[in-house]
Amino acid sequence: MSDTKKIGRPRNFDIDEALLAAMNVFWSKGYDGASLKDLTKAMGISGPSMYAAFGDKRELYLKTIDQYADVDGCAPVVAFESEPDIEKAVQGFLEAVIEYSTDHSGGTSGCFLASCVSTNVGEVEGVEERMVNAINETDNRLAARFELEKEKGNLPHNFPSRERARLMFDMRQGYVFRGRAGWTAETLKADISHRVKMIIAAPTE
Amino acid sequence: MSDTKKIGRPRNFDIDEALLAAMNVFWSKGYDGASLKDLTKAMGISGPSMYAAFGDKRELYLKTIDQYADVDGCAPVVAFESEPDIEKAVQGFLEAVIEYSTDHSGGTSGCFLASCVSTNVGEVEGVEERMVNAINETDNRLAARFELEKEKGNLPHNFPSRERARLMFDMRQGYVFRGRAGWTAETLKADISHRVKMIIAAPTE
DNA sequence: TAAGTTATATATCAATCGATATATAATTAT
DNA sequence: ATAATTATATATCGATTGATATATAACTTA
Repeated sequence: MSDTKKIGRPRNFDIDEALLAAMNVFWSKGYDGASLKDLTKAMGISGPSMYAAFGDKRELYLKTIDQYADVDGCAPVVAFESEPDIEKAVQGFLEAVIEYSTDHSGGTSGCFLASCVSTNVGEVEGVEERMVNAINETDNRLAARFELEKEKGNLPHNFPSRERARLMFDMRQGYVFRGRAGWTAETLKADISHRVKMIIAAPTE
Repeated sequence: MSDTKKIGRPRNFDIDEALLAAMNVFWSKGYDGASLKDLTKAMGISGPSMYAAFGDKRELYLKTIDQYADVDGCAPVVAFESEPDIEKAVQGFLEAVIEYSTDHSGGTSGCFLASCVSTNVGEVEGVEERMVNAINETDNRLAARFELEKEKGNLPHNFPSRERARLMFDMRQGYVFRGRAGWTAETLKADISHRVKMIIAAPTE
């Protein structure tokens, strides 16, 4: 059998596109607010197809959260990691957060984790673990980049990497909350340069 | 008729206590995740009693949001406004936020607005307006206190009140998100003094 | 004591929910 | 051409949902 030949009826939808459509439904309506009807309609498939490909509603939900963590939630961190100049990197991170939480292609706003997924802590198994992992991974990656800059001599040796990483993340939470409430990217970007300076500033003691 | 005499069968539950119980259910399970059964059980009343006193599920929800905005969500702002020393006021605000989002008496965590209510933006009428109002009112009150301190000469005349108010609020969003994810008050408080200094710092240009 | 008013208890409603059963379809292998 | 395998369409399920109908209860007023 060649790589592409597979016995049985071929699936007639794209798994990744369907998952993305499901994520947008969950992001707009929340886990409990999204019905199977909403999901299957957006995904363009029937119920049994959805169950076969993704499992039950909760398993599908967890898969959308994982996808979000790997793509949307990740993009600002990647922007931060990939820009060589640390000041521009910080700015890139904040701008990327603002961009996706105010003008997401799926018509959603804010952050999927902060605005929807956090509702389910303690109620939907698997959610709290993913939230904790997302926070820790983001904190770690942001701090790691600062540590790298310290090693290169671009930041003072007593620069509090983890503290500033957490500060960046918390600023992110403010942006995505305002984004969910309808604030525009322009308004949110107004004080970015000042915030960048605060994040980058050498410690005062 | 005296002040306390009222014809008809007397209500046998306390409106405010019932509303508080309902808020805790919504805060734990979200609007869609909370059933009438959950609500009436926690409130200790029957369905018709709930409808008579509070209206339908959505109206009850909006009342719990308003109550939250007036009490829990308000407490840190009141702490900030009532402390004469501006530095201690900022610290008091951040500590109060951390306290209620990590150890709420109802067993909930995080912020009701950020963790639950934001899920319903665009889905439950009345929600977005309340979120926008809550953000604006908090920004305004925080900024007003800074303006007052400028007038007293305790802060530089070029102190960016609104910008720092927004910064405080956004730091708040980080704290409540981490609180929802299970972080402890102790961990969250670790870098408060540095953050206070950032908030209070004179502008660098 | 009876009427009027308001509250509560219980039963019930139509609709929707998440998930599965069953039948049919589309492919590859033999 | 048939069997095996996998996917999809449609119908159906038991349970739950938000909300209301009906009966009863608890009060004040006349």
